[in-house]
Amino acid sequence: MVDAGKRPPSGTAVALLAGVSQKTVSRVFNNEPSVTEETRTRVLAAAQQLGYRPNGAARALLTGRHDRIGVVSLSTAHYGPSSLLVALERAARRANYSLIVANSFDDDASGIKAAVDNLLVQGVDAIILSEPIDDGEAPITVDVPVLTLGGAPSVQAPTVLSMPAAEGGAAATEVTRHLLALGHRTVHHIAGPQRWWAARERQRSWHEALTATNAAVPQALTGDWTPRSGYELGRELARDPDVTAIFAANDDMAIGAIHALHEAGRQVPGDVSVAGFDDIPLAAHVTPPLTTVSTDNAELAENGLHYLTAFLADPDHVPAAPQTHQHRIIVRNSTGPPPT
Amino acid sequence: MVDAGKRPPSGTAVALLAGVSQKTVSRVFNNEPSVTEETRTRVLAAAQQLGYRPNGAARALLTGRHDRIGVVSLSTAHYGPSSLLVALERAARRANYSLIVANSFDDDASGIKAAVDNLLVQGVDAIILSEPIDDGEAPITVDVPVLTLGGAPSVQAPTVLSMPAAEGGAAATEVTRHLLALGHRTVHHIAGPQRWWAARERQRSWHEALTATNAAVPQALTGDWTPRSGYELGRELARDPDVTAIFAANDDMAIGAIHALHEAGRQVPGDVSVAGFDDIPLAAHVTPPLTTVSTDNAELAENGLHYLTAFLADPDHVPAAPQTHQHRIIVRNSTGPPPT
DNA sequence: CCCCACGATGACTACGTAGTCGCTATGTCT
DNA sequence: AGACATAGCGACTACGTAGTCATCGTGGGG
Repeated sequence: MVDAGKRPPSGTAVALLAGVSQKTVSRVFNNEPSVTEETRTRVLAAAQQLGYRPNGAARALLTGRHDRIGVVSLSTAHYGPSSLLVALERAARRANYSLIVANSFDDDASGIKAAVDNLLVQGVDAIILSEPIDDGEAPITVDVPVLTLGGAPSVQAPTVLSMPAAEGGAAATEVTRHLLALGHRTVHHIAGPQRWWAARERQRSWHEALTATNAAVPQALTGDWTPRSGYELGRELARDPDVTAIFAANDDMAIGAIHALHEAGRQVPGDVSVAGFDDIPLAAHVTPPLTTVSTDNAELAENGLHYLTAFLADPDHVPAAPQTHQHRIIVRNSTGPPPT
Repeated sequence: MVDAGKRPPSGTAVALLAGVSQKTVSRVFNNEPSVTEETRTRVLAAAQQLGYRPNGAARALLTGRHDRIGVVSLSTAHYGPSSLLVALERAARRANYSLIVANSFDDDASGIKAAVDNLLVQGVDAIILSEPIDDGEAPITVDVPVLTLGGAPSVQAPTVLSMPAAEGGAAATEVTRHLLALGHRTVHHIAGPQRWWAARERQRSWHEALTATNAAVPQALTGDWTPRSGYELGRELARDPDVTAIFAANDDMAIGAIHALHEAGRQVPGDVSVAGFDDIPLAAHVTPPLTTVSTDNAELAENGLHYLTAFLADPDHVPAAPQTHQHRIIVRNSTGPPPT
C-alpha cells in the first residue's frame, strides 16, 4: 500500500455497493448508452451515498486526455492580461476544460521554459501562450498543441495555432493618426516592456503611423506598464515644451503621465493630449476621461479557445482561424488639438 | 490499445534506452539516493534524448498527490482578487505546487459547488477559497483540506484552515474614523456586492465605527465594484447636500464616485471627501490622489500558502495560523475637513 | 579467509479508469 | 419455430509510476 491515509471511494466501491461491475459505473458516469434507467439510478444512488467522484488522474492516465489547458502568461497583475485570463477561464469552463496557470515573472530567473515544463508535467491537452514571448532563448520543445494569441512564438510543437495578430497593430496606428489629425506635429510614445509582444507591436504601429505621414519620430520611452512608470516618464516629457501629444501603450501609464503633466502645470488636453490603450473600466472616470483603445478580450478569449478546442476535438478538420476581433478607438476628453 | 495517437515517451522507454530498469529511472527522477553517479547520468542522457517528462497523472494515481492546489474565486477581473491570484500563483510555484483556477461568476448560474466539483475531479491536494462565499446554499462537502482567506465558509472538509479574518475589518474602521476625525458628522458608504465576504466585512466595520461614535448611520448603497456603479451611486449621493464624506468599498467605485461629484460641481475634498479601499496602483495618480487602504495581498498569499503547504506536508504539526497581514491607511488628497 | 552488512539495482505489483470482447436474455424476422 | 440481431452487462486488461522486497556484488571485521 502506497498511501496510508484513506483515499476517496473508487468506482469499484460504488460498483460493489450498487451490485454491478466497475465497468458499468464507468458507463453511467460517461453517459454511455446501453444502461438501463434502473441500473443507472441505482449506480447514481450508490455514488451519491459514498460521495464518489471519478478520478481524473486515472482517466488521464488511460486516455491521455486531461481536460485541462495550460496558460502561460507574463504576470497577470495588469488589467489586460488579467481580464484576458478571466475570459479564458470562462470560455474554457464552457468547453469543459479547466485552466492551469503558469506565470513567468519579470523578476524571476526561471523563464518561460520552466513555466511550460511545469504545465507539461502536470498534464495538459494544450498550451496557450497569452503573450508570445521572445526571450531570445532557444525554442522550447512541447509535445502538445500550442495556441498563441499574437505573434509567432519560438516554440516547437506538433501544432501551433495562432490567433490573427492584428491586435494592437491597427488600433495603435489609428490612435496615432487620430492625434496627428488633430493637428499635432508628432506623437510621443511611452512603450511597454519590450519583452511583451503587445508592447513591441504597439510601438511598431505607432512608429509606422508616424513615418507614413512623414512626421518626426521621437525617441520612444519605455515604461513597465505601471502608472508609476508613466508618471516618471511623464515628468521627463513634461519638461519638453515641444511635446504636445503622447500615446501610452496602456491606460495605467497614460494616467500616470497625465498626473505628471498636471503637476508640471500643463493642461490635458489643452497643452498636451494623452491617449492610452486597453480601455480599462476606470478610463471613463478619471480626469480628464481618457481617449483609449477598447480591446475585446472576452471575444479574443472566446474565439481563441473555441478555435483550440475545435482542433483538439478533431485535428483533421481545423476550422479557419477566427476573424480578428475588433478594436475600437474611444475618443474621450484627454485628446484635443494642440495649443495654438 | 486505447489511444491511437502517439503518446509521449514513458519511463520504461527511457529505461530501455539507458539499459536500466524502469524503477531506476523513477529513482533518478525522484532524486532518491542509492543511484550511482554513472547510472544517473546515463539515465538523464537517455531521458534528454527521448524528451521524457514524468507523467503526472500516473504519479498522482499511485501516490494520491497531485502537487496542485485549486483556487475558487469570484471573478478575478477586479484588482483585489486578481493581484491576490497572481501572488498565490507565485507562492505556489515556489512551493512546487501548480494552481488551477475556477471562477464563479455573478452572472453564472452554476455556483460555487460546480466550481469545487470541477476542481475535485481534476484532482487537487487542497482548495483555497479566496472569497468565503455565502450563497446560502447547503454546505459543500469536500474531501481535501480547505484554506479560506477570510471568514468561515459553509464547507464540510476534513480540515478547514483559515487565515485570520481581520482583513478589511480594522482598516475599514480606521478609514471611517479618519473621516470622522476630520470633522465629518457621518460617513456614507458605497458597499460591494453582498455576495462577497470582503464587501460584507467592510460594510460591517464601517457600520461599527459609526455606531461606536454615535454618528448617524446612513443607508449604505450597494455597487458592484465597478467604477461605473460608483459613478451612478455617486450621482445619487451628489444630490444630497448633507453628504460630506464617502467611504467606498474599493478604489474603482471611489473614483467613479469622484467623477460623479465633479460632474455635479462638488469639489473633492473641498465639498466631499472620498476614500477607497485596495490602494490600486492608479490610486496615487488620479485627481485628486485617493485616500485608501493598502492591502498586502502578496503577504496574505504568501502566508496563506505557506500555512497550507506546511499542513499538507505534515498534518500532525500544523503551525499556528500566521499573523494577520498589515493594512495601512494611506491618506492622500481626496479626504479633508468638511466645508465650513 | 569466510561471513555479513550494505550499497546498487531489478522484479513485481497496485493505483482507478475505460476499451475490447464475450456472454446472456430478449425479442424479431422469416 | 428456429436462426439471428441486439441490448445490457461483466471479465479482463493496459496506462506509467513508485512501494516493497529480493538479489547481486563488494569490502571489512572476526
